[in-house]
Amino acid sequence: MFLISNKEIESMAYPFRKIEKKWQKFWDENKTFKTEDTIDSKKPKFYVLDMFPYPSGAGLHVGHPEGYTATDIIARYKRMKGFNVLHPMGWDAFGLPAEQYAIETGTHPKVTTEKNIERFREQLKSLGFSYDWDREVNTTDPKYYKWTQWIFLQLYKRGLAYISEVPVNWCPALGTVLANEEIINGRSERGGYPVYRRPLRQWMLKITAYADRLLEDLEELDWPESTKEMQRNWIGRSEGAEVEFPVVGLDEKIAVFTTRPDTLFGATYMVLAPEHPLVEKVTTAEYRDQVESYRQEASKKSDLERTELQKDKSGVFTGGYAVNPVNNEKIPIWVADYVLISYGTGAIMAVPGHDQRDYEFARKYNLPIREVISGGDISKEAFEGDGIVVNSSNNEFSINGLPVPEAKKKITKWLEEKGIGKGKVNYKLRDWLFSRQRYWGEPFPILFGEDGEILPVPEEDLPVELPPMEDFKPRPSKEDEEPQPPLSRAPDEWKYVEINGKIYRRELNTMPQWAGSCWYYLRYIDPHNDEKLVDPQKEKYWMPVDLYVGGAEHSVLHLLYARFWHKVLYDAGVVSTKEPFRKLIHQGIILGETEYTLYLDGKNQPVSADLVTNNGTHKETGEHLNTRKLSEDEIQKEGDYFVLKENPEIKIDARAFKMSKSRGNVINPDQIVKGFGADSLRLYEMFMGPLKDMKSWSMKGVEGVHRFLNRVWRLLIDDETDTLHPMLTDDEPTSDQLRVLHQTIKKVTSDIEELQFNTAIAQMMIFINEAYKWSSRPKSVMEKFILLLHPFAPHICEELWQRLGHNQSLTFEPWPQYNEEFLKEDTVEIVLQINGRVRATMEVPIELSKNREELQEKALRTEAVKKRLEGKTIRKVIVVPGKLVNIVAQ
RNA sequence: GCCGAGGUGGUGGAACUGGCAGACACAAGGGACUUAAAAUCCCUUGAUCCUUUUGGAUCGUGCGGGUUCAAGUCCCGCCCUCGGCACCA
Repeated sequence: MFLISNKEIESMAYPFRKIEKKWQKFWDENKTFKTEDTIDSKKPKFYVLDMFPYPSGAGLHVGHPEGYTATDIIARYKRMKGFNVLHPMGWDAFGLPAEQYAIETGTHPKVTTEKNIERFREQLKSLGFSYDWDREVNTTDPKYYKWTQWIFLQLYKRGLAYISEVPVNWCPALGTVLANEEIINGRSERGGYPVYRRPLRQWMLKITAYADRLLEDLEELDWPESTKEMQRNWIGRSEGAEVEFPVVGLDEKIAVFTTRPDTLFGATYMVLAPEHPLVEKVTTAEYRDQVESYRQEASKKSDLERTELQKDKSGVFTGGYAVNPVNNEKIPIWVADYVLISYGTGAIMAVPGHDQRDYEFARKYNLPIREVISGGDISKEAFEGDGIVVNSSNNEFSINGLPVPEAKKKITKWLEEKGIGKGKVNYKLRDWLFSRQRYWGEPFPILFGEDGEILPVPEEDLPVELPPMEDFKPRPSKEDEEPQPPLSRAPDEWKYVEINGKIYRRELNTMPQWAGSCWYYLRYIDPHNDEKLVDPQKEKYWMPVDLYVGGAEHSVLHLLYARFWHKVLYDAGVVSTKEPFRKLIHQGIILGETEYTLYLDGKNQPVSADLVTNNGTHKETGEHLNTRKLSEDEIQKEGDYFVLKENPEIKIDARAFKMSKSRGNVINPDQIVKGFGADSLRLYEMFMGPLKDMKSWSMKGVEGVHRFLNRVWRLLIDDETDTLHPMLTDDEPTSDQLRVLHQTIKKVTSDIEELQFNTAIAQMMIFINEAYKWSSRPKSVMEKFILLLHPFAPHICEELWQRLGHNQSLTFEPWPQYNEEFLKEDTVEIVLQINGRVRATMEVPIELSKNREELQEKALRTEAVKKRLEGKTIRKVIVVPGKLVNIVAQ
C-alpha cells in the first residue's frame, strides 16, 4: 500500500491557504469594501442584499454560501462596472431559533448569540465575501431595536397595532402563541409541536388594512412568479356579498359571507362555527346538551386533528331556525367545525346543490338539496360551475334565466336596495398576531395603567431594554392557565414605572422574530444614526434594494411582513418607495450527496425498491425493512431504474436527501475551505447548476473546480520557482487568442447579468483549456481573464494580479469590454441538410455566408450532397444565412 | 383536489428569438510520465448496428399525437417528480 500524506497533496495544489488568509487580512485592514457614508451621487448605485442569517449554534451550512456567493459576484462585478455598491451583512438574532438553542444548551441567549455571531462572522470572512463590515446590524442590539420599537409606536399611532382577545394558536411545548404562518399542518414550524386554539389577549397588527395594496403592488415587482402567486393566495381576496338572515323567535340576525349570492335561493340550511357567539342564543333547550358537548369536543381538537378529520364532516342541529331573506323560507341552523370562526363572519348559508362541502354535509344529515343553477347533475354531486340560474324568484324579483356573473350583480344590487345585504370583499389574510410569551425578543414600548389605560412609551425614552434575567426559560403552562411570560418574573424595577404619581406596568410579552427582520435593509443604509431610523437623503439614494437573494421558505412570512411595514413607513414619510425589494431571487436548496439504498428484509434478502412504501415498509407484507447504502460500483442502470449489479431483478432507491444531522450527510463549509479553499467552494457552489434550482452536493464536483483553479494558477506561475511562468510574454496577442478572450468576456458578462453563473464558469474553463494549447501566453490576455474570474474566485485573482506586477487591489479595476471585431471568424461552418437531416457541412468565408443564392449554389455543388441527390427531384431549398442549407428532395 | 416549477447520457448540467442535441464538469476506459502510487498531460466516451479502416446507418431530450423543410424548443392529450395551498364559504 502506498499512502500519501496530506502534506504531499498540499504541495501539489496552489497555496490557497496562504493566499486566502493574506487577502482576507488585506481587505479587512484596508477596508477595501467600505461603502462611503457621503454619497457620490454622480455614480449609479447598486444595492445588493442577502437575507441575513439566524446565527444558530450549528454555524454556517453550505446553503448559506450559495446565495451569498451569488450576491458577492454581483457586488464585485458592479464595483468594477463603476457602480457605488451597498453590500451589507447582519444578524437576525432574536427569536425562537436562538432562544431554543440557548435553552437546549442551558446558556443565556445573550451569551450564545454573541458567541454564534462571532463564529458566523469569522466563517463569512473566511469565504471572502466583500461585505462592508462597518455596517453590520444586529437585531438584538438595543441601538437597533430602539428603532424596531419606534416603528411599533408608529403602527400604534396609526391604529394599526391593537390588543384583542382572540382565539390564538397556542403551542404549549414552546410556551408561546404562534402566527398562522408559523404553523404547518397544525404543528409549529419550529420543532413540529402540536398547536391548540385558545383565547388570549394579544397584540395584533392590522395587516388586513393593507391587503389590497399588498396585492396590487405585487404586479410591478420582478419576483419569481411562484412567490407572487403564493402571496396572492395568502392574501386570498374574494369578492361576494354579506347577507343577513334573521333568526326565528329572536331579535338577532346571522350575517354570512358568500361569493355566490346568485345561489341564495338554494340555501337550505345554515351553519355556525362552534366558536360563533350566537350558538348559545340559537340553541334550544332540547338540543343544548349535544351542542355543548360538540363545542367542547371541537375546542379540544388541535388544528391538526381538525384538518386531518376533514374527510368526515360532523355537526349538530341547534334546534333553532333562521329565515332566508330572499324567499322567507324557514331553514335549520346547525353547528359544524367545517365552518371556521376566523374567516368571513364565522357563519355560512349552506347551498348543498352548488357547494361540494355543503353537499357532503347535507347528504350525511339528510338535509334538502335544491338546484338553482342548471348545467350539472345534483343527484350525483354539487355543481359548482357556471350555468343558468333557475328556481330563483319571489313576488318582486327574479334572476331566473341569467348566467351566473350577471345574476350575482343583479341580486347584490337588490339586496342592497332592500337593506338585507351588501357587496363585500373578504380576505383569507388575517391580522398579524404579534405577541410572543418569550424572553428573547424586543420588549413592547407599552405601559399599562391600573385602570387598563394603554400608555405608549415616549419616543425619547426608547429603547425599552430587555432586563437581564438569569431564568429566561418559558414555562410550559397547563391548558386552562393564563400563560406567564418570562418577563413576568423580571425585577419590579423593570416591570413597574411611576409617571406623575401613577404606577404603570410594562407589557410583558415580547415581539416575534419577524419584527427585527422587517426593516433591517433600511438600517444598513444609515446604521449608526441615533437621531433617525434612516437619513432621508441616504434612503432616497439607496432604495429600493436592487437585488435580494434568499430562501423560498420566506416567500410569505418575512417577505409579506416586510412589505407591510415598508408600506406603513411609506405612509409615514420615512421611506420614498412603495416597495422595498425590486428584484428577488430564491436560491435552490442544496441536498446531500445522492445515496443508493438497498432494502433488506428480516432474512437479509434484498427487496426491490418498487415493492417498498414511502415509509420503508414492504408493500405486500407490511414488514419494516432495513436499508444498506451501496457504492456506485455495486449498481448499474437498467432502463429507468438503478439495479443491483449482481442481481438486476432488484431495483435500488437512488435519491438525494435534505442535509440533516440525523442522516449524517451534512457538509460543513469549514471542511471544504480547509481542504480546497474558499475560492473552490465559491466556484463549486456556482458551478453546480442554476442558482434557483435544487441540486445535490458532490465532493467530486468540488475537486473538479479545484483542479480548474490549479490550472489557472499553473498557467501563470511556474511551480518549480514559484515565479511568473516563463511562457508569459509581452507579445501582441494573436487573433485566435483575442477571439477566445473576447468570446469569454462577452459570455461571462452577459451570464453574470442574467445570474447564470454555471455557464459563465464553463466558458472560463473553455478559455483555460484553449490557453494551455498556446505557445505563448500574452500578459495582456491573461490579465483580462483574471479580471473576469475575480468575482467568482477573488483570493487567487488578487494574488495573481499582484504577481503580474500591480500594486493595487483589482476590486476597482474596470471590467473588461469585449470588441465585436475580435469575435469575427474568417469562415463559418454551414450545415447541409437533406430532408431535414444533417448530411454534410461546408466551410464558407464569412461574407459569402450571408448570401442565399451563393450558399444554395455552393451546397448543391458539394460532392456528398450531389451523391445523395442522385435520382431525386429537388422540391425546395431552404437557406438560413450563416447557418444551414436544407434541401427537400424526393 | 387546486396553484406554481420541472422531467435531456452512468451523474451534475449546456443548447440565443424553432436551425448540427449533449457545451463544461464529474465518473468510467485507454495511453504517456513514474521503480510504483499520487499529481499532471493526451485520447475515447448517448444507444444500437454495419464496415478491415477512413467512415457510415438507425434510434434518441417523460409518454402518445400534431404543426413545420426542420421540434428539447410551438400546439393538443396524458404520466411522473418537486414546491406551495388545502374545509377560506
